[in-house]
Amino acid sequence: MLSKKTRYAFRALAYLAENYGEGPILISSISNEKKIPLKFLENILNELKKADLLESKKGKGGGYFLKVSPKKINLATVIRVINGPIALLPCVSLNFYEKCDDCDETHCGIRKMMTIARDATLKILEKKTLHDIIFATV
Amino acid sequence: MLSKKTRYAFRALAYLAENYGEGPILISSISNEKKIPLKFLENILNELKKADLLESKKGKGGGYFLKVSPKKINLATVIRVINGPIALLPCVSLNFYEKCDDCDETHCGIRKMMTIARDATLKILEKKTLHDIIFATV
DNA sequence: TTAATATCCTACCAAATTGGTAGGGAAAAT
DNA sequence: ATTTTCCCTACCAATTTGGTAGGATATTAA
Repeated sequence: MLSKKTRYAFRALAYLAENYGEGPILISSISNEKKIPLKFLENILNELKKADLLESKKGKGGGYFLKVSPKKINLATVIRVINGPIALLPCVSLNFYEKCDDCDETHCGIRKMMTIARDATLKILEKKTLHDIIFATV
Repeated sequence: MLSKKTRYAFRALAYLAENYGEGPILISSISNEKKIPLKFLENILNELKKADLLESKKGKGGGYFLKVSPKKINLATVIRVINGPIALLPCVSLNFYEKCDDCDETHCGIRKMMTIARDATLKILEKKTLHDIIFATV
């Protein structure tokens, strides 16, 4: 399951996506609008900035805004930045790979199944973007 | 990611699947063979039993064994018993549903995307079984 | 050049979860 | 009655999660 932090990140990003192209948005506005604890949100947005998804501006008129269009930010990227691996096992992760001890990977059936599951999940998460979240048809 | 406990469960179940139809297997055999801490394994197997995946026999000649054929135990079931929800959000889970506060589910785009992701993942995890783990082709 | 406005950074903290261990109880077989 | 084996309850340390506190730094405006 995604952490609460990741859910906050999605809500904040969705809000910024809705206001894409309208200049910087205050952390406090997002916090109020989306009911996310201010100081917690602060470091979430900062992490997203360091991951190059957001840009920020200090001082009056400052705030956060998407660095690229909502159509170019897919859900897998967001999850990886805030939540970590998408695969169900470390030995199957593309971005957070870790070898498992006591397991011959080339013959491990568990690994093979989890790889198939990962690919199925990724196919969706890498295709869907912030834009899809906003304009999800009813 | 799946917990270490869940990975132990899969390893143990795979072992029992390999020995399906050959009578009870000792916890201690599985523990030795698969390098799983004995006491920890004890309660994993017990949970699997309570979930109706295993049967047990006490006393000499006792042990654990699969209740049904390896082809009838799919990976989603195992994950749900030991690890919990498969969906990425509680409000999207079929078996562990929880309403999210501050969110109109019928219009929530995040929810819609996570539902699609869940279905893609489940399609694999509910189709693949212990049998597939054992006989995964190279 | 000073004050105001916002983000950024470091450090801390409580509660929950994870990954176990300890020790004995209960049932079955001999 | 004894041995074998699973079953049950309780505990525990380490890690992760979900925050909070307080000030440092950059930008703007007067």
